[in-house]
Amino acid sequence: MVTLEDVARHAGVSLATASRVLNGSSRQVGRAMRERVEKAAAELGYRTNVAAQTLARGASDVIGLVVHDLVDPYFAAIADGAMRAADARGHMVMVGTTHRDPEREIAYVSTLHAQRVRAVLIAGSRVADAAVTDRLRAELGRYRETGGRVACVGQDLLGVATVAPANREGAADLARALAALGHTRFAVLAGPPHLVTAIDRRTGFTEALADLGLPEPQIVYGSFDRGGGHTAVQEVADATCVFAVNDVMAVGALAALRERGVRVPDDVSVAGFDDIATLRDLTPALSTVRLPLADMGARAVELALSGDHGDPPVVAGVEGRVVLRDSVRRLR
Amino acid sequence: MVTLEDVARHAGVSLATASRVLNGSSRQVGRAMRERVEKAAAELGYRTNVAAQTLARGASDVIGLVVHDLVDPYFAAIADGAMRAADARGHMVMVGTTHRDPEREIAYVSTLHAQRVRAVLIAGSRVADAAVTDRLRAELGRYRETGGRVACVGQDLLGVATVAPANREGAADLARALAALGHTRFAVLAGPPHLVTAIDRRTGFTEALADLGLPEPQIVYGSFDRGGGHTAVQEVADATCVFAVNDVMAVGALAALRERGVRVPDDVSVAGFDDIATLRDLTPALSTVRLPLADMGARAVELALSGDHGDPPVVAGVEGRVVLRDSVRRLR
DNA sequence: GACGATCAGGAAAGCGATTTCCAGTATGGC
DNA sequence: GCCATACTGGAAATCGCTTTCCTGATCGTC
Repeated sequence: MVTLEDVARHAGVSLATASRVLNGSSRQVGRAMRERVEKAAAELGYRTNVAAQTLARGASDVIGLVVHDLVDPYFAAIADGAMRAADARGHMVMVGTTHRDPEREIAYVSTLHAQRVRAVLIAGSRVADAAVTDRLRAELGRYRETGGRVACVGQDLLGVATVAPANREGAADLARALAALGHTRFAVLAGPPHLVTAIDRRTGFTEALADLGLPEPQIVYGSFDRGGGHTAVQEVADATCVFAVNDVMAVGALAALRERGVRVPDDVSVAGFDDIATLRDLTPALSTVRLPLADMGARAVELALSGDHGDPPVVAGVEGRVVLRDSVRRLR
Repeated sequence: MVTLEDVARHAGVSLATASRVLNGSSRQVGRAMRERVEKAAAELGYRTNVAAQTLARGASDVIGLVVHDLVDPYFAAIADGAMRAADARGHMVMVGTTHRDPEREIAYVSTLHAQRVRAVLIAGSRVADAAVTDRLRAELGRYRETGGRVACVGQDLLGVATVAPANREGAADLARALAALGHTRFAVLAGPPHLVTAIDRRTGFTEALADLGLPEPQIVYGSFDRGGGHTAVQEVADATCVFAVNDVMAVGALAALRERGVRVPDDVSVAGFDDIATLRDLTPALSTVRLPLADMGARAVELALSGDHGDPPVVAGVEGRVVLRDSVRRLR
């Protein structure tokens, strides 16, 4: 294992000089010395020991990212955006996947804290459970006290910088767009009753319908994934249009409808939320609300890294845009 | 920032004892002392400084993972499997995405080496370019010389432990299955001409056809992604069955065919490779060769972590299983 | 009851960088 | 030409933890 000291000795300079040449310092080093050190480092195949560097500097160049599930394209897209942004700033990303277990979320924050990562990004929707949210907040608080930076993608519940998609407004826009097509009898595949993202999308949708003077939609709860959509849609009684609170659920719903021989959009229209790129080739093409997921991940990195420590937490709103495709039809 | 020394002082014990209690050691500590230390740590909110620990121990608990693109569900699935396995062994995962740039792949290995990660996993297909592969191999060699462990998911080209899917055999099996349905005129959307995975799948397919005495298929090269399939399929002249060397390309092909009003499978059959879970709800359902992607990621972790350093590199073969679905039809 | 073996606790030497001083040398203004 | 000023290079302290010895005590055995 080649150390900086080996390099310094080989180049015939001091440790200090070698450090200044190789690992970025504000101090200048004369040209002759610089070249000798660089040559020595190359010859010996020196690699900085980041652990030592982190210890000495008191800060690492790693960013922690906590997501629910990388296989879910929603999180994959956010992670991708975050990693690009991190990379552009010379950071590496450590990822933890919780598979929707809030305890693991807390555990990961703790682990990332121990790693002394520069910032922690938390993506994914919170459950409206005060106790567990409080514990997460406490864990984040301890991390922030020691200089850690935190940003969140999702809801502004943690008291930290947040990239907040306009779930309510997006769902409301979608409701209005669908109503404009002539639909009046709706069903909402609403996901888990206590998941904040799901709640926001459901209420945004239903409130917009109420404002339009339309009848209340049928609400069917279920899980937040494909299976949830698949199961829930089977309980829909009579509706001309089904809104699933995310695209993956909508895909499950489409599959279930197809299995039962219900035609989309002829017999029933279907819409989702997120506009997952991987799902754009479905037939019929899914109507949805587009969220700039990769941008959201990148924004979260910027938010976490920028801003002074005492600043009040920033909330960056992100708008959704309604995209109507073949999965919905005009009525009458 | 609470240090171990603070905890030791607070508990009235030595640094050594505190270390043994809190950060796992083979040595026993008496019950009374242990409890005092644990209490002190809890009261002070102590978090191990992993950088210091890594420096002192000379090894970290982090595993590095290099993939092309997390948004590609193929890599997402592998990453997910790897992360689960890593987690089960108490490791965290640092991810780098290369977006198919071999230079970045090398750069990431270097960075991960600097991080002194316990193991590096490289997923994704290699380009048949000896120069760049040699440089990657050299970089990995330097890492391994200092005790680093490496495993690869894909081809056995790097001289390291490898999880190698049976691309040739899988493609050959698929060719035979399709031929058994009565198809004789094939086209292969072959991806990049120098990508090893693409080459293996293409040749496995064509060789099986040759063995059956069937005419040579039309080969159309292109990129390895959705766009590549979308573009390439438009050059297919006359074939009753199109094989895309991965599912994502097959999806692009399906989209292009649909746009042109070509019906699948009535006018032409389509098959892919990988069996990406996210894509299972396409219509028509895609025929493909199933690879246990998550298992492959997990296997790679095991391979990297197990085995003594002097051992010859293990190659763990992984079989693919042909899955015929609605996207292909029986001819005659 | 003595002796070697076993074991719990502590002092201190690293691990491999960064960074603060300090000293010595060039530079510039007058 | 002289003094204050800037720079460059080096010695050494430091970051927080692990681990090797070392010491003293407890234990079991003959």
